[in-house]
Amino acid sequence: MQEQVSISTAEDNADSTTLASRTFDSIKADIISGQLAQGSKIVESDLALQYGISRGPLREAIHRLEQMKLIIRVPHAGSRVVTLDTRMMEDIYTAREALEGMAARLAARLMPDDEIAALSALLDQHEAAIGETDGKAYFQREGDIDFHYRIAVASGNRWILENLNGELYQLIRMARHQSGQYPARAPTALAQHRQIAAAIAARDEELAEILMRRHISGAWQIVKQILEEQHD
Amino acid sequence: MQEQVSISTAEDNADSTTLASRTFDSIKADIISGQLAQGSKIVESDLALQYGISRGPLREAIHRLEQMKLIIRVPHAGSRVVTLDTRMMEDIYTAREALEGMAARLAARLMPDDEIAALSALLDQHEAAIGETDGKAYFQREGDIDFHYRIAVASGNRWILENLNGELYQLIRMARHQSGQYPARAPTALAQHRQIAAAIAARDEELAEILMRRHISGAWQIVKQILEEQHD
DNA sequence: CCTGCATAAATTGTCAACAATCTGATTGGT
DNA sequence: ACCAATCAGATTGTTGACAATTTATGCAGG
Repeated sequence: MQEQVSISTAEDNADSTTLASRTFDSIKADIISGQLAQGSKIVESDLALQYGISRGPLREAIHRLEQMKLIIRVPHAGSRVVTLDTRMMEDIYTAREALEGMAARLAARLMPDDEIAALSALLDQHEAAIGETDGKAYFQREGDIDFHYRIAVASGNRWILENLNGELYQLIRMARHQSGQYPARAPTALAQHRQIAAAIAARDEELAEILMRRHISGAWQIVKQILEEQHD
Repeated sequence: MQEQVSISTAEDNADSTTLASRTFDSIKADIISGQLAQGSKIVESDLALQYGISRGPLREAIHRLEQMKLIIRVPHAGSRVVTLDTRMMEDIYTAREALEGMAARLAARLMPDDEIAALSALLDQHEAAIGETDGKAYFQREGDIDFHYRIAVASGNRWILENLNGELYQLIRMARHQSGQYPARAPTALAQHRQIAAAIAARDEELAEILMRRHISGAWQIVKQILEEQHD
């Protein structure tokens, strides 16, 4: 078999150098895609067998997933896949608002002109994609996260980038994949992305931060509503 | 009466339930205090011997320290204690500014009245301490971080709290312990803390965030200056 | 004297067995 | 019938040996 899902997170350590690392990627993908259900118990021996490795590297993978908050572990008792409740998602979106707001500010200060042009081109692509698929593909294909990712990179702040890309985005992806697809607010999102890009191009740090925060805050309101409806 | 420092980290896994966890705490302390020098190589077998445990739990401890960015690890090659350069510290302070700014905003919205009173009392304590020791003790004793910690708690946002307390503060502590003690800007810091506390008491979210950001940004300017002087 | 390759030493990655701890059910008492 | 203590089963924590990989060493050739 071995064909695994491998949805990929932008950086593909598909055949990474170490067993633990590959297993980590596999389990991560399985959690995000929902093949490992939320709240389900993780039994080391079972998973080790399932992935065809020994418990050593598997434990390492689990520990990394714990730090990433995809798994919750209690000493001597075992670990479970995290359960995404409304409270946790709110914390995540709030943290994201603070971090990405700052990232947008820094991007407005530091992003090279050619990258700004590329960012604009990316949005053109998105617009075309929205036209073709009636907007559905925008979030499913994660073009949304793609935009945010570029700004995080442009911020030049490694800490912010690593935390957004390595943790927060993963959890948001997980929520998207599982709580059904999100509504077609693609045109709205695109328009806001354009505003943000414009502020960055104008080197207006203050505005870039404000717009980004408003954008994320608005996204949370939508997500929150969906979560609450589903919880009935 | 328990008065010891112990201010921080809240959870004392002094005699934690698992070997790996205790070792993790030990190594962390050794790195922060400088007993394990920056950039020094970490050899698993050596450390295992030194701490009197086998390589298994030690590896787990190292992995956790890696996630905390106190150690840098490259597959098959080994790990070294992180080297705090100016660039990294700037990233950390910038991220902290974003996160704590948000935390202050949330605290202004959510902090219970009695906790606000306690916060004010804490600042009185600090003022007394400054009077006694001429300000030196303020940063050495980490009363500073204590104040910030309380606000992070009051934010009610677990993600922000865990990242500040579990990662950013640790790195800042490390920088303090090693690059010599910081200057006596204690009175300034205290005054700013009072302003922030007042904004929270007044439930002025906007002001609380702005003041906190200015406070941290100012702190960075001082630290940056010291780092650059030392680097000559 | 320097460069490059082959070999050896050191170090990390992986494995399977053993010990410690927790969970759940069973049994006995009230 | 209900609660508590005890015991068995399952699961995690720990260990030491083995395999794979990298880094250092030394030798031959230019």
